[in-house]
Amino acid sequence: MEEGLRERKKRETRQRIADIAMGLFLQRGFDNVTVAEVARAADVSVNTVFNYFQTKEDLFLDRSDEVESLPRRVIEERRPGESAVQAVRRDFFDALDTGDWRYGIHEGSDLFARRVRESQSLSARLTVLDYNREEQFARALADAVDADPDDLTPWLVAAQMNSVLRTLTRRFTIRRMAGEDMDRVVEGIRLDATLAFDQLEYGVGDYARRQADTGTPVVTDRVQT
Amino acid sequence: MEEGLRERKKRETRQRIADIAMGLFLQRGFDNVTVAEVARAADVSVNTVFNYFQTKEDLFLDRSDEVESLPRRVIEERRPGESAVQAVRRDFFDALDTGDWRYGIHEGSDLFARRVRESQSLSARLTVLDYNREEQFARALADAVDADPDDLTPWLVAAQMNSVLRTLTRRFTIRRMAGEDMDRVVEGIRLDATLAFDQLEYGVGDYARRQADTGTPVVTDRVQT
DNA sequence: ATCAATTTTGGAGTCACTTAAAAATTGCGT
DNA sequence: ACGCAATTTTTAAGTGACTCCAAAATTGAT
Repeated sequence: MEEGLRERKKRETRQRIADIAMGLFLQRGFDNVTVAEVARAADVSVNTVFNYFQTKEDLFLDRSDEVESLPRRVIEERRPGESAVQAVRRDFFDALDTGDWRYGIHEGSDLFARRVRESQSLSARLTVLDYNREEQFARALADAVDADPDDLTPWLVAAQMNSVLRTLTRRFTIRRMAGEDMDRVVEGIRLDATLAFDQLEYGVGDYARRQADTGTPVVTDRVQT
Repeated sequence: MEEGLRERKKRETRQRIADIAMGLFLQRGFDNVTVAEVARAADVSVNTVFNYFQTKEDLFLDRSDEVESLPRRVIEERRPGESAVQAVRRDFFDALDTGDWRYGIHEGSDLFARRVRESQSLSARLTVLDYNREEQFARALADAVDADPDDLTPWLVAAQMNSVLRTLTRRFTIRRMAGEDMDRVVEGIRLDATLAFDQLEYGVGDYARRQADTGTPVVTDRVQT
């Protein structure tokens, strides 16, 4: 059953609202734009906006479902002989090479990130989004190993993998927002990612062990570069 | 300079508001209680409530600073010869033994958890709180090893340690809310925690490696129990 | 062209939260 | 005990996100 005219118009309206909203948000900041303004700019009523989007934040995160579907895709499409971590590592480096936005690492993501940072509510929403991704990882992993529904391990592995991704992305945006050159930052993230995924595979070991005698911490070469 | 009468009354008022609010929230659910009701029950004006608490959620999370100060305490007080992970592990098991609430694992935390779950805004706030804890871990670790301010490793280790704690706590509340007996759940969490902290130290390895021939995933004994 | 289903709109209301200024309370010096 | 200055509380008015409901407009099929 193909898409009727009614459905097409609905989709178009939704998209138009989201696009116009994003334009305003990026230009003036999330908190400085009211839903009423978005509605006016999109030439619809406020109620129509809320008809398509549950909250104002959803206007900003219209494409977040692509982020949430990432874990399942990566885990399911891992190659023969490839472990979960290896698959994620490969996909991450692939995004780095192609400049894909799926891990929040691409040209122009810094304005986006700045706008998020400015707004408490938006930051909170993004944080929740990250938790959802973790949950998706967990479910995908549980399926992949045919685990019991109440098996702890997939959840642990998911949380740890997601931590690595989140940390790398955050690091990218921080350096980018500090004004560093794109190529330089990407190069830096490449090194960071190698360290991070290694640590994910081999563990944090005895990081920050306090020496018995002196009280000075010993930095082991296990995790530290 | 000791506390004047004025400051004492302020503190008392604040505490009274928080206590009354928490009573109402636990009894009737966070979203079913308005700030106006809290104010009326505490016999103050709405603006007085907002004078002491920035948001409605803060009324529920009055003691959250104790959670946020936990990382620094645990890391700084780690014993001679003890690594970061070992210190956290010990502190976690200690809380388990003494029934302390600092990791959200104690009798009666299930009503609390249920009330959080019911409310989207409250869940979101808790999620942000967890991120703050992660950041505290990172800063404490960075201090502990005298790391560069832009060293990646403390952040990675912090994220992973925090992941473990969050996962264990979530698992506890899920089982508790499912009606399982307290002692039984605590016993289960003890086993879970052992697995989780081991994995944190030694890594997730090649979890969920897909076998070359069959396409069937192999569960390695490295991480899996 | 007509009718039923769907989409959009208008209007009234709730609630969290802000701002500014008046009013009440309190601590302190005399 | 009294009055003054600082602090706290309240009052009042408003903003903005979001909900609910019913009226109006649009659309697809006949």
